[in-house]
Amino acid sequence: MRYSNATNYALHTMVHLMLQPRENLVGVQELAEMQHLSPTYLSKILTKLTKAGLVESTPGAKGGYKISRTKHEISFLDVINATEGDNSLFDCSIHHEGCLIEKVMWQAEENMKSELKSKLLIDIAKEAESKQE
Amino acid sequence: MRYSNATNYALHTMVHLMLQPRENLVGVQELAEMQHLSPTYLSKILTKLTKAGLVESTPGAKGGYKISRTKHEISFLDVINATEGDNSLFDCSIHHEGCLIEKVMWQAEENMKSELKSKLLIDIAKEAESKQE
DNA sequence: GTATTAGGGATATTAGGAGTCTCTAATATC
DNA sequence: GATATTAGAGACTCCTAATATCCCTAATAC
Ligand code: SF4
Ligand code: SF4
Repeated sequence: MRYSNATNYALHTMVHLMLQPRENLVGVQELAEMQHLSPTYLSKILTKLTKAGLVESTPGAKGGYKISRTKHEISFLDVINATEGDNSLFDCSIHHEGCLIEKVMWQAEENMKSELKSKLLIDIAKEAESKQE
Repeated sequence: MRYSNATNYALHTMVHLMLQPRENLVGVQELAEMQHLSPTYLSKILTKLTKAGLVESTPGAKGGYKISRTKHEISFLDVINATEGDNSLFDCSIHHEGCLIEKVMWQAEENMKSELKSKLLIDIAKEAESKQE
């Protein structure tokens, strides 16, 4: 069990967009080069991010992507849910009444997700930026 | 990203073995029937549990499996690690010095695993047993 | 109109999970 | 010792999801 590569790419893309000057549009071309990916592949991921409302896209010449207006509220969990979906890690599909196994597994997953929810991308982006200077 | 079915089967198998009378051996046949699985398939999973030291196997006629002597220390995490391996959920394979993304992801995963480590199978088994009576 | 860009859909390709089959090794029982 | 029973190893098939490419369409700037 592992997070998909797409999640990794999505996180890097989001951080990059976070650090753009106000309203600046970045094309998938540039975002793909930055991560050594094919533009068409990254495009699929960006579409997911767009549908999740994390980025906003502008088609046409001089178009591209910019971070959503909710910039300061976007958490790691938001990005992960956009790429991985938000299904449960453990799902036995039977769901016996009051199952204790599910209870433990779900609580554990909840602990992970609450941590991912509490970490905002903007903070990591700012911190990474200040480190480089 | 989802836990494999094997993990589910492993957990149920472990709980079942936990509730056996002292030193009682249970064959893969019975364990498989209980979960409506093919014995050969479950056998693979049991071998993993054996190698992880969670159960002890006895070959030959009247052989089978019993829970390990460490019965009262076995956590959910032990079982999951036996079936899923203990790799990190997030691994970008580059590992930049002081990477902040990894730091967040690893901390979140740690939160999940520490919960899974704190939950002992024996407690869930006992509780489930008492519920049925 | 033309160049540029996002987005959708179809289609490979690959990797791993899920599951079966067969053979071997160990042990109890007779 | 012969036989039945059981764990365990290995090769194999099957299926699904992730990864990735290609091509076409729609929107926009110029
Ligand atoms: S006991 Fe829980 S985990 Fe097991 S089959 Fe029932 S619902 Fe699923
Ligand atoms: S910044 Fe972190 S997550 Fe990104 S490539 Fe470097 S080590 Fe990996």
